[in-house]
Amino acid sequence: MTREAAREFFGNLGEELKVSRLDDIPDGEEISIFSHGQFDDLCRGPHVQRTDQIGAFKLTESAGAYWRGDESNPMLQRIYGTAFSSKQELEAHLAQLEEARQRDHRRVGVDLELFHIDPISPGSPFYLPKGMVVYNGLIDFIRSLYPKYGYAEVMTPQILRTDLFKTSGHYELFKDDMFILEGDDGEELAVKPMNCPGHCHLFSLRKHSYRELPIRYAEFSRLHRNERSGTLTGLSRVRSMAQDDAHIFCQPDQVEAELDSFFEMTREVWEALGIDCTEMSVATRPDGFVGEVEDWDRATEQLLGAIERAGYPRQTKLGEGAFYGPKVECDFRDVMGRPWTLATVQIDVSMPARFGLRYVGQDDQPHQPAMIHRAILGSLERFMALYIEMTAGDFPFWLVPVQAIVLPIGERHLDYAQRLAARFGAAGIRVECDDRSEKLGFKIREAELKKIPLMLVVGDQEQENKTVMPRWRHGKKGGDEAIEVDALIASLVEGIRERRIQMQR
RNA sequence: GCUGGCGUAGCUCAACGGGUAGAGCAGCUGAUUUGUAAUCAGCAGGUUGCGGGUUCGAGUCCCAUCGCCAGCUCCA
Repeated sequence: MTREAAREFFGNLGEELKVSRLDDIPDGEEISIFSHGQFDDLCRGPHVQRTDQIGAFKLTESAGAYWRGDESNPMLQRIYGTAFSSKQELEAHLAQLEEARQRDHRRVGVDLELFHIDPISPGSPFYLPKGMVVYNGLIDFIRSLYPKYGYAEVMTPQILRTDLFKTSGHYELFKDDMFILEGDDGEELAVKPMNCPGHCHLFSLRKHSYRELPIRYAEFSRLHRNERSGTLTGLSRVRSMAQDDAHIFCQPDQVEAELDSFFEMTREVWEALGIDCTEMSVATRPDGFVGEVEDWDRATEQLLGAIERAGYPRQTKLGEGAFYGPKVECDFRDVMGRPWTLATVQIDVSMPARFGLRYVGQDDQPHQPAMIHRAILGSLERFMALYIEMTAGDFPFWLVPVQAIVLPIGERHLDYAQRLAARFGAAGIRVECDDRSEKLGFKIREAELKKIPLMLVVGDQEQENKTVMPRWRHGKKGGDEAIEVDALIASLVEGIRERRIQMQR
């Protein structure tokens, strides 16, 4: 159908939005109409030829969507459904969705007593003791790599005068999304939504020689952003969070090496956690950017080059960069298939100038440093959300909240069991002892459901021989070979120190 | 923030067209002393998110509000 004919056709039907849609179709592209009964649809197609080709379908969701994705446009009602050629396939699909929901971090977080999210503070998690083990474990891990990669940890204030964010440019763009407080004499303060301005301020405090560069400031402080209520999602999108954040100040010719080092460290972290990224993008210059176009272009090229050297396939997110610079985004998908950015590295073409940052070069002249933002886990909250879903709560031994549980078979083994637990605890192993008067099968079932990787069964034989019968969650089931306690402790400690993912043979 | 859906015990869910809120699991108590994924019995647990309204009577109907879920928008 020609454009004009289509315009008249839908105009007569009163389908004004479809008429408007015609203008979005570029010249030369075919304008196709599909018909079924009384229903005529503008669609690129293809459609099924006959509805009897659909064996089974189910409407799954309905939600609003802005016309052309613009918030200022009217909202349409969007209905989601899924169709299969047979009922069995539909049921299999629905069962798979249900299984995915079982891994949802919001459910697992409650089941494993990791965190709690409460209406008393929407979007701000309460960490329970076990969640805190994971949170701290991740920070400790990243922190342990900082000497190797040359980072220096700092801590900057939670609450600062908004002048700082006016300087950085964040205030103008994000004022409404910041928690603003009033200080003495009407002075305006803000709870910090990010660390970068503070790190720029730190850098500006004194003169720096080129010999000191790169300076890499790392910080794990909590950040607060007043995200719009409809965007909050479990731990994936929160108002209160922490990042394994760092900002690198270096000479312009050191940027490539810093990017390479970022990818090296990121790979080391991902390997230790047993994950890898498949979706890596460069987010390019957005509308309303600051800085010079040539700086943007050079920075974008540098990011593309670094991804290539790191050996990852890359995509482009057109116009999705930060206002201060282009960024690399490493995306992972949740159980619903939604992508979320975890690791990111960004070149800042704006803040060094805004803060008037300088270092003294070899030529004894002042120079403006290059600046890089980077996070590997990203937001710890979001990382935990995604990681819980990737592992279904089955954390690596070094990270899991409860590493081992002692299971005495009968009351007469309680004393030995408790002394055993104390020995494991003294060696730095997170251990519990199930001293309830339940049958062994029951205790094992509970320990399995709590995803405790190692069970230590003790009965007459073990007590007699001063041994334990290990039962590995991912190893052979059913005890067969009791082992000597000190040897087991030594191998566990060794595995924890090396952050081995699989501990059992 | 917007559109739609949903809020019942710690969790998962019941309760006909308005008629005294129930169960399983978890919890507590007792019995049981157990060898690799659920021992038995009893007890306790709710201002049905919060606030109004309609009605003789509201978990159920209406309004408002808070929160959650999905999508949209946004994401420093």
